[in-house]
Amino acid sequence: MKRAAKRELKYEAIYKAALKVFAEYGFKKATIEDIAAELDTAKSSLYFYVKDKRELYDKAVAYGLRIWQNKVREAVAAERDVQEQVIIMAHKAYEYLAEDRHLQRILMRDPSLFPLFSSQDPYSDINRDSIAMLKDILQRGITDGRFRPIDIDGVAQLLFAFYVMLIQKTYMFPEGTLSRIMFKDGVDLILGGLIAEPARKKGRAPTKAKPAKD
Amino acid sequence: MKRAAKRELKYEAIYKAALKVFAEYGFKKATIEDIAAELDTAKSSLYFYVKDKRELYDKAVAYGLRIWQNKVREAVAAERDVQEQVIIMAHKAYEYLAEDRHLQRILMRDPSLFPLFSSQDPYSDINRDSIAMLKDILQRGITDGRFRPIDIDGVAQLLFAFYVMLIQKTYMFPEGTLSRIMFKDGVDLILGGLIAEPARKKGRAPTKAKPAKD
DNA sequence: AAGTCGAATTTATGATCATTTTGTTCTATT
DNA sequence: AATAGAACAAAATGATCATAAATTCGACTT
Repeated sequence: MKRAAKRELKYEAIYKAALKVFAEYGFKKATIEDIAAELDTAKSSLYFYVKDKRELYDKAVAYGLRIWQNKVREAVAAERDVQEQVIIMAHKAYEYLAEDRHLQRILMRDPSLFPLFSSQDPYSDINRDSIAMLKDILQRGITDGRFRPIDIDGVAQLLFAFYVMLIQKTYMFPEGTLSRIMFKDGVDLILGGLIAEPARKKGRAPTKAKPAKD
Repeated sequence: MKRAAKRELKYEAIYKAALKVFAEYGFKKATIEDIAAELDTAKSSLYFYVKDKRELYDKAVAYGLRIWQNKVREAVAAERDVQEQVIIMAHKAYEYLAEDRHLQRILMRDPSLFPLFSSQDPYSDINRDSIAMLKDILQRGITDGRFRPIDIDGVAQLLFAFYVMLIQKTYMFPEGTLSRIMFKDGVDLILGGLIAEPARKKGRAPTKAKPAKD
């Protein structure tokens, strides 16, 4: 194996260990020694790879977020129909955190990592890519006449903000199952607002009225 | 003037003074003495009306929120058409804070007063009324066949959460004018998803694509 | 030379306590 | 019922110090 590839693996191992320990104790309580122990190495060795504790945290989280993003990208790439792509993208992105417990726990501990406001987003570069992905889909849907001719930039921002809100509601500040219903209703409503007239009937059936407690 | 009415006025004066001082200094830095000075009275006198500093803060904020809500209620009541009511409600609620600088500043200082998550909402009783107002409109729209038969509870929760998010984006964590565009796009998109087929053409024209920076 | 380690050093953190500010209560007064 | 001044109690603030953790360094290994 090549030097560079080996190095990559080492970094991945470090980030994974860091994610695990930070998930368990949070940034403050987790020590470099905890992470070194997880890797069966001396704490000073970690400083060969990262500048300091903060950088280790930042890079590890970025690594986790990229994996999340790539899963969504793959799922979307496997689908042809734009309308379905919107649905797949929404669902895959939304459901992923249920699988990645470490990342979920880290976000729960530190919601500022995935904030509603891009101006305070430490990973705006990553999320910009996600918004670009969404814009591509919207653009294609409009070009193909499947979606109404909306303001792509504005709507993409809006939908992303909406999505972040639901991620927060579901995983970061969970309060019952209401948010899952809201996600469903939200996808329906927005898809309904997105789709151009002729294709309307293809949309999901609206949810039947159910009593919902707050 | 009656006893009770006079007392009401006194409370209003106290709450207004409190809102002003808390807006200027925040809960921590504002002192009871500051508020007493604003009212030209001794700080000990305030304890005749409220239990302690915290209660004064809570009650004053509740007073401010109720005024906001009533302005919206009045505006909605003045309109007949359900579709217009949705638009009026959204706009009035959204624009109000631009006028009430004190309340805006207090919310900015302390975003937990108007949170995205109802489980941590200190004023859930007030906001429950707002959601009920919205539900009434949706219900009527559906009954009249103007709106699609959606899940009223879920959608009302959703729209309220969506609205709170935009209030936060615009007034509590402002970052340029993007959020106003998002509000416009959001109202359009959701109205589009809400309206039943035949009435579709009455909806607002979609925003034309404009380049938007983040 | 890239990578690891143990010991040494610097930096952050938490506990304690004296001091001062501020919140709250009490009592007299109108 | 309502207000105010003085007295009191509680909480915030800031200084000091002990401890634990972060970071650096030079020697050692592969």
